Amino acid sequence: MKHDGYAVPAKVTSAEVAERAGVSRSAVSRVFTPGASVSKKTAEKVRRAASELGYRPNVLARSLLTGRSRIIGLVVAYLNNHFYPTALEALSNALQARGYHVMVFMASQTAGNVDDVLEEILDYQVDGLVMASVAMSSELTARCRASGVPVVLFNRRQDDDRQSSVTSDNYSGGRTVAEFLLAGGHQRIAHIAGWQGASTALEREAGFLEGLRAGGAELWAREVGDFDASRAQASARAMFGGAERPDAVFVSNDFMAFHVMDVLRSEMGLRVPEDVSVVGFDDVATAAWGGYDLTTVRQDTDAMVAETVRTILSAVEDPGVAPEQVLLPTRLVVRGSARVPGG
Amino acid sequence: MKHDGYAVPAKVTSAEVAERAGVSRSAVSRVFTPGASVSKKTAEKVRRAASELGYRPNVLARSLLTGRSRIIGLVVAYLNNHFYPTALEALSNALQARGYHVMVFMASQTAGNVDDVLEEILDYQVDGLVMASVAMSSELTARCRASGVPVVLFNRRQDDDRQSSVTSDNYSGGRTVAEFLLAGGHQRIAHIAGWQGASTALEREAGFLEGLRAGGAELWAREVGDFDASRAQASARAMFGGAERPDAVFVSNDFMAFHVMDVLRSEMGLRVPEDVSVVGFDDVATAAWGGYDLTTVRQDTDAMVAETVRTILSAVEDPGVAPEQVLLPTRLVVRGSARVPGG
DNA sequence: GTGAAAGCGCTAACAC
DNA sequence: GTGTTAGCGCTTTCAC
Repeated sequence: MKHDGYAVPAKVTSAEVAERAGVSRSAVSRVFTPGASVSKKTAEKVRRAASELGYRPNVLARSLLTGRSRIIGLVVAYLNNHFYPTALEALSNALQARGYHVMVFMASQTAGNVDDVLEEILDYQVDGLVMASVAMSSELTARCRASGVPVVLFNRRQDDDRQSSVTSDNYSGGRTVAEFLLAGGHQRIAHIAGWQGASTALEREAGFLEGLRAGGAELWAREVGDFDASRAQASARAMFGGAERPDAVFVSNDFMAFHVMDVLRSEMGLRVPEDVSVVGFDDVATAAWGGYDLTTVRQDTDAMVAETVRTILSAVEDPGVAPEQVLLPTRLVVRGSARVPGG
Repeated sequence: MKHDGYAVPAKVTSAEVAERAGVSRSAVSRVFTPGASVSKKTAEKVRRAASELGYRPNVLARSLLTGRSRIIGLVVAYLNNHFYPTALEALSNALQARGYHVMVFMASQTAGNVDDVLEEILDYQVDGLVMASVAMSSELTARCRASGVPVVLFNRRQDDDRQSSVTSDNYSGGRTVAEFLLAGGHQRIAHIAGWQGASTALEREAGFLEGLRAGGAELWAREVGDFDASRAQASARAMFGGAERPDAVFVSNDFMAFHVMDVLRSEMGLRVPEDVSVVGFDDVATAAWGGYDLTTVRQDTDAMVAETVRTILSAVEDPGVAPEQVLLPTRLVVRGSARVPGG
């Protein structure tokens, strides 16, 4: 069905601006190229003509010539964990401020696997790639390297030190939780682990176990929640369904911790922290809300994003730069979901 | 600092594939163009050469010629309301499945205003634009129309019926809440409104008021929370700080409702729903969590996204198509945060 | 069905 | 400082 159509505009080209301003297309181009040398008068004429015509340079055409698209691809697996939207927002803002833009690729189950997604990304000639909590096979990593597109892993890392990454110090974060729970006098300390394919999950647990060991304790129970809501709940049921139950549980991220708390309080009739202490990891906004008031390990999202932007852009702008593995400090944020030492 | 650099690869062009396959560049192009006519044999040769060389067509170069970038711009204001990440994920998935990709533009305070953002978007020659909860001045709308890029408003609408939009039926949703609260026997019914520049906020409130009026009641108190966490809390304090207080409050979205509940329970020492009933709007995932168990009006995100994709792509693929204002039904999801009729 | 030629909108040498 | 020329990688008439 046709409507009474408003004129669909011709796109304005630099040639038209050039003609109107009485200069060459190169002159127009130079006016819109930050570092170029143009006389004040020419610039003035061109700007006037451009604004009269509503001209703006076509970024895509420019890309073809310069080989730089000023597009950064962001591959992200799950947005239901609020840690990622927060990061996405910060990332997009930071890149926008530096003249880049973010193209999002979901690597979820529903929309093809990471391999296909990766091909599509490269088709857009992205200047760089941020992989947010996406497992990269070494094969995939190699393919990216082969395509010449710099890749930074966000909140994941790999053994391969040719792969840039930005993570928090998950190990020491986990260790801190152990020390905190031991100091709080807990006797039966349990862990609900994240997805075992994720470096974050493994490191948080490793640090936690080391912390227990150093304090002369050992893990009382363990389940795997895979960073998934229903598996986290299932883990909680399994862990707390027996006659004896933990008096503290470290859950590998906040998202799972919320679901675990729900099961403990609603289904098990337990009080948090009186009957059981719960500690999470991430410090997403919801952790501070009254409904959960979750003691957790804070990841400094802003710092992570800032480092990610720095790392990816330095690789984009200087292809010879060495890969970096950035590790950022975490800190424990004590709230009401866990008994405190001396409390 | 230089590292021991892995060869940065030459980008493979269609010319190279053509040469290796012993055909022309046109032939290569046709093999990668869905509807084109190529002989089986040529196709075979080309595909082999392409895969040996690791060739994939450059989408940007293609765009220059076809005038279609297969990029959809998504402008989004706040990602802290979990309604939007959810929508973003669904939108990205749906578009990905149809061969389009999403470029995200944050229209937050930190990164310039909507005007600037809009220019940047158009520079990328996006095929279409989805504005998620972004207020569009009619001036802005006009500019987009002038640039020939179709725009769909997501979760917002305008009086101008030349502007496509996809929203829920916020009016009837608000009305339903009024009926529900009246049926529950509430006497002093209040409202915490959303940002008054948003159609959603106005329509929810208008429907709510109409529902009260139709039931012979009137609004007992009103504050404006602006869809903002701290202003919502301030509203709650103002509203419940007096000697007499509401026995029910309809909050214009879930995000604010969570913060309101926190204030009521932690600061005011009120029980929900025994002392006061709280109803939200959106039905984000958190509403179902035990910490809030919020009675709310569900927006069908999947349907909204599906309609958005349909609307924008139909406009992209047929520039003559008429604008559409899609209105989707909502339904009340009854949980534990409000006293129920006969309960 | 296939190749040759033209050109999308732009920038980067290169002369002047 | 400015214009001329060439060409980024691709698709698309147009002849054959």
